[in-house]
Amino acid sequence: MENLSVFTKEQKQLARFAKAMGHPVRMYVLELLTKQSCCYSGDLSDVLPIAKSTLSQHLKELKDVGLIQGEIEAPKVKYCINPENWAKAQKIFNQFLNR
Amino acid sequence: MENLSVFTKEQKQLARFAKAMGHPVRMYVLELLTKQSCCYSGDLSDVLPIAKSTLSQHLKELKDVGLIQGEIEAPKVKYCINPENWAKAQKIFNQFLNR
DNA sequence: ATCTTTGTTCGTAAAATCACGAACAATCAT
DNA sequence: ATGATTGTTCGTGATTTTACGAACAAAGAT
Repeated sequence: MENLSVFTKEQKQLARFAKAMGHPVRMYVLELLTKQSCCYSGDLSDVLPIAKSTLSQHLKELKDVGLIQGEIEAPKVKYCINPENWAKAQKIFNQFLNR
Repeated sequence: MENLSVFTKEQKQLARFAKAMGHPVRMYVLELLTKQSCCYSGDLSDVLPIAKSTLSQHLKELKDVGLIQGEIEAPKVKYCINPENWAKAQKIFNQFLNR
């Protein structure tokens, strides 16, 4: 069903981004990263009331959909917004929301 | 976990909206309704490759989260954007995306 | 070489999502 | 009153999501 041609690529992309944003933890992470450029997974773990493994899963989802990127700074991992894809998300969300 | 105070109301609201947008069918419906003000469930059913009952569920989700509203025009149902909540969604998404 | 720190991956369980067809309800037309 | 049209609700599965702790991996410190 998912790749029948009734949906445009943009609609599917928009839905993918939206889905990734559709959880408070992931929203929190995105909002933080748009405010302060980068953060370590540990900083998030200190604040958020979830297990480290759960956080890791959420970060992976955001990474898989392309909204964030992680860079190893051993033994830590530094997470940032993925600039290209974030710009893409901004663009298509703005198009969709503000017509 | 969900209502521990680390998340702001806006983050939670944003996540709820995003979650509702996080499916191609629902995205399709929202985009259509922002373009053409209203539509009947049957119009959607003609175009979308899903069962009527499934469509009905998706529409219910959008209604529950407040993004659309349905008005009975027997025997049809006319769906429109819910203007107040759509404005709210626009506002908080714009805040979030464009900083 | 061993320990510590940091974070991911694995295995698992509970809950939610997505989808379908059948049954039902409501209204209009015959 | 019966039928036709339109959608929703119900019951049911298959899949995905969310969450946890335990085990594991990688790198720096002792």
